[in-house]
Amino acid sequence: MHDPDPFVAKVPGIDYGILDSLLGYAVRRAQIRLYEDFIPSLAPWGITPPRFSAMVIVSRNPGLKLTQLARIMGIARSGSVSLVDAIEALGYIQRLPMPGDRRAFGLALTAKGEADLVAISAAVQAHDARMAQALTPEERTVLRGLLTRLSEAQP
Amino acid sequence: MHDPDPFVAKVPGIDYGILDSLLGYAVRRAQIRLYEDFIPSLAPWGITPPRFSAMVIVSRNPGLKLTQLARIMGIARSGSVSLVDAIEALGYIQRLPMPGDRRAFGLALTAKGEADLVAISAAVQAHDARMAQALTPEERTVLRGLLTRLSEAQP
DNA sequence: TATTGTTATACTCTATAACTATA
DNA sequence: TATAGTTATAGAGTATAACAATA
Repeated sequence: MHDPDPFVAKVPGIDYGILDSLLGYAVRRAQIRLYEDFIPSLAPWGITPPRFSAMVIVSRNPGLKLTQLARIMGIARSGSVSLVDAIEALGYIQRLPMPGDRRAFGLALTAKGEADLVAISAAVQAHDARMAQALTPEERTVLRGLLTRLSEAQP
Repeated sequence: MHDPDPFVAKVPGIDYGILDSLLGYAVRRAQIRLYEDFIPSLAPWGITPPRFSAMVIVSRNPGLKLTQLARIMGIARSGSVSLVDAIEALGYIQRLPMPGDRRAFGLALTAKGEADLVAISAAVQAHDARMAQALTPEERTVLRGLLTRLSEAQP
């Protein structure tokens, strides 16, 4: 037998109780659905969501240290090491010596990384547009704005 | 040294490029922020987001089979086995024999599971309300609605 | 044959803690 | 002392594939 049918956010006949009233569960549902479409779309390059984020951020901000990348992405320093290792194994990123600080490296995409990022970004954009089809352009803007404010919430 | 400063969704001076225009990255940012507050809030019970979802769903729909739980949660059958194992180890869930089908089990919370779920749900609700403070009640409703439609997107 | 639960296996992502080399 | 990167280790969470028992 083979398992993974497409995700059904609300299975008919199932009582989701409190889950239906939580913002967090709504975010989780959307995340599951997005992930399900993202992975096969980017499989040709071996790119996952965190790898894509890291590539874009390094591409637009060359010279970042691993510590800075970790902070920007909200992960631990050790996480940025394995993340960069994985992208390096794909031939997309490199650690360059930092003049003036022999402890640190400046991150940069390789030529291949910059080149493939064009196609990868197009695939991500196509994926995002496919998912966003469910909403009008105005709704997409509203949704992004509300999510951004939620992600800046101070408890 | 110790790593995990609070997540900053948009670090000043950093160019996020295409990420700022993607719905998927907005969802990801919100998810990181929510997770960061969820985990310590529920640590006293050893409850994580998927464990909470499973407990609520089983509580409201007793007698579900593991296969059904997997489908509802959008995970593989083998995932529902380890998920139920983990919740069982906390003393919160049980597999009951199903009359009429000796292959299957009907899932149900234990008495302790139902009792603790009350406090757990209160903690989750407090967490969710804390995060939702960033939005007006109307905005929360709009956000939940848009996310739900996104999670039902048909590519 | 098909389904149910399970196990085996593997990979990603994440964390904490300790180490090293530099600053 | 503090910082940058790294390693060791661990635990979730997820997946695929194969298996035994049962339908």
